[in-house]
Amino acid sequence: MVDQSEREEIQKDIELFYFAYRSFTARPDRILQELSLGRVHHRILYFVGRNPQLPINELLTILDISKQALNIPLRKLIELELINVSISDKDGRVRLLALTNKGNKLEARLTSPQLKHLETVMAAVGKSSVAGWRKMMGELPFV
Amino acid sequence: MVDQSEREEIQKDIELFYFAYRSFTARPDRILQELSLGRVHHRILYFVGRNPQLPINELLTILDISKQALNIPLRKLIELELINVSISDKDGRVRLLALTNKGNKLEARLTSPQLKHLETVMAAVGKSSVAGWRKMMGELPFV
DNA sequence: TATATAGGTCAGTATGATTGACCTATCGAA
DNA sequence: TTCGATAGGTCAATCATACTGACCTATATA
Repeated sequence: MVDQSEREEIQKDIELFYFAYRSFTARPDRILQELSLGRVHHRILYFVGRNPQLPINELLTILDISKQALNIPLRKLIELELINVSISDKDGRVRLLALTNKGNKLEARLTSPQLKHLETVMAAVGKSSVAGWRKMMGELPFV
Repeated sequence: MVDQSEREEIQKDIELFYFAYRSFTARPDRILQELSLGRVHHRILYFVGRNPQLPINELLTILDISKQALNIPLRKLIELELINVSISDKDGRVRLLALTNKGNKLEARLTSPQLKHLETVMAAVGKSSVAGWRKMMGELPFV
């Protein structure tokens, strides 16, 4: 399958992955710290931003955490008027989450360093590398 | 620079990165939990494995954590006889870390699911995608 | 009407990181 | 040889973030 020198290459890829991800999350982490928020808050804002009117249950599934772990950060975001809660008219038990204008702004502020980060790297490495990166990253969760 | 539809693509890449990294760390995390160890323990074992006779100071720099945060997990690994400490003969202040045989075995056990994970994905996406992935991952920390 | 589902919340616990402070030992330069 | 810098160790207090278990309300559905 894979010979020894290839395996050594892949050893290095593990490291690559670690450092790449760490550098990728460093910038938003700094902004979050200034606001006394954590990564969970960012993730909530991000996924609610991409999926307006997201049921809480689905958010739990996406984030793969307990409802108790979601409860406090989500409550904070609602208190800060970054997230709006409404009741589904199809099922009165279901609460739907959406970003407020304020929430949208913060989400953009947190996500834009990551966008820029990726844009810069993509410009540096060229289109074909980007295509390869996407293909591989897309496959990883399904192995 | 980057137009709107491209920006939307890159939005999705942020998500891709998150899920890819999460799936990548899930397997060793499960093994670690069985052993009552955490990710820091894994990282220590990994970097000491790749860099035998690693000074503690360098390990701190690589991991980018405080010495107090390193202290307890490292002590545990030494107590478990997974890591061996020796004094540098060039500088009596410097402690050098290396894996014991036992440590080597555990490191391999933790890292091999990640190796296999990458190997499987690499086989699925092909060489040119892998090259692109590597190029992009290698650039990310230097932006 | 009974059960399942969606969600909220409290309590207790564990982990892992932080900062601050203070300690020893060693090195290297004045 | 003395002094400041460096490497490392450790204690304490604190904070953030997760967990499980338990119990609550409200709504949907069979």
